[in-house]
Amino acid sequence: MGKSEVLCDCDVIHDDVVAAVRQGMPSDGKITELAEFFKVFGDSTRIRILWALDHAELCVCDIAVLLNMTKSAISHQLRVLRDSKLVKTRRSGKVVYYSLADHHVQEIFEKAVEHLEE
Amino acid sequence: MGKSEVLCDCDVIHDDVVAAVRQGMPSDGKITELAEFFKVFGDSTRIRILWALDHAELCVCDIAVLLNMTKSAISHQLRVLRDSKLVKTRRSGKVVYYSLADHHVQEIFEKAVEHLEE
DNA sequence: TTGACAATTGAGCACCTGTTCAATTATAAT
DNA sequence: ATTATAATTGAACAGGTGCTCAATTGTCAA
Repeated sequence: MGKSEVLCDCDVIHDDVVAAVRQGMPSDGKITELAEFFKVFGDSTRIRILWALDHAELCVCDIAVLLNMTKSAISHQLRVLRDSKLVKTRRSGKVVYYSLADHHVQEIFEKAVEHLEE
Repeated sequence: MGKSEVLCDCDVIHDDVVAAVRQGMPSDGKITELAEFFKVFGDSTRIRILWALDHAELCVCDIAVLLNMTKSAISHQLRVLRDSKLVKTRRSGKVVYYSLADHHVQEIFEKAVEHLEE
């Protein structure tokens, strides 16, 4: 049964199919990138922030009031969103304004909503 | 300054904008659903499984060999994918075959890849 | 019925995540 | 310079996540 038995305690049913799938498998780096990207969306606070910024440019305090959370909590989350290049900032005096940096966000939301509505 | 000061220690800059954004905000339930959905994609093992199943129908052992992981670990992850209705099963004797249950998966992957390639 | 094997499950554990709280930085006004 | 305010940061803590290991279920063959 080949080297399959080294990795798995059972007789592999489809060595050929597995080999074919493995052939076109994306690199570990690409997979990790994808997972990291989706991880950012996997939190309701960040979803809310992204949704809000998709509708208006807002400062940290605006978002805190909107979501009824502390500025600190919001700021921590905004750092995550900044790190993943999903939002961009504009400073005006003491106030920092946030807005969406990526037009794919809306499209990704749409696909997810489509899935959930089935 | 209104009720903003109750929720935030600073002078809110845009009470009107915040009110407008709040107006169209999705329900908590909808937001949670969205976050839960993306959480499923936020793990490299699950991404790999979904990617594999997007290319072929596979049994648990196939996937274990493909990803070089234990059947137990794979089975745990498949349960998560089953719970979120992303994969479906077909039993043939002792073997359980998994395949994608949702055609949006591929589209969502594409949007994510587009974002990452900018 | 017994034995073998694919798959699932539950407990346990190490690691990660999101929030709070306190302290700090950056900018503007006095 | 000093004060005030918007925002950021770091440490710490509770809760969640993914894997391992052992035990169990479901199905088939002898």
